[in-house]
Amino acid sequence: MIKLEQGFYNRADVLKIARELLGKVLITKFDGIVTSGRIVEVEAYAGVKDKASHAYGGRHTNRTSVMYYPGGTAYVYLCYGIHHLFNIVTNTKDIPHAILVRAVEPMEGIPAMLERTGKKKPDYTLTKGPGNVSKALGIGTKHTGGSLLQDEIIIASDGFVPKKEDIVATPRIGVDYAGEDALLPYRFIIKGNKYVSGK
DNA sequence: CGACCGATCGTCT
DNA sequence: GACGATCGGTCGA
Repeated sequence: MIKLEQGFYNRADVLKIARELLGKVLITKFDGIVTSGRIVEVEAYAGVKDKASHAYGGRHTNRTSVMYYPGGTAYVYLCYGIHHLFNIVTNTKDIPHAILVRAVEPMEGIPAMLERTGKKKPDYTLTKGPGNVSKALGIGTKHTGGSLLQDEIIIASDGFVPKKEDIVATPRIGVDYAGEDALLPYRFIIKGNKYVSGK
């Protein structure tokens, strides 16, 4: 298991990074409890010129300021008052690119995930959808602005790389408000994986 | 199945 | 004061 370093996140091509994140392992360690899952679905948000991005047009508020941090920072925010959505900030300081992790396949610490989510059995709903990922892995808004290069939240590679033909690009979910940008193929999934959200 | 709807609150206007 | 980068339950066919 090799932790991804600054150089992975700092690059300029957010679409390339998003694609490369598929198959990587997202690991959290809170209070000695380790939970992890393989990333199977992500969405890229390409900064100031992407109408679907919180940083569109250079919007810079308290909440979104984290997006302007250097690559390798966690951006977590509350959606619909209930769900914590976990994003990975990419590119260099002041360029607000981000990648939303929408689904993982559970690996380590499944009992802890069941406890956090209140589920009885580890079925495919455990870490399907961005709200569930954060819930199962114990990620909340207090982690926004935190570094992915430390110990609490990291992303690592165990050598697994999805086959090229298994990676599919589609439009993003729930961004109809973004006009024509809602059609951009910025969502990447591992084809056939049962943890991928949607139908 | 699909459509609809309620939950619930920080953030922005 | 309105509204989400959502989820899961319910209802009807």
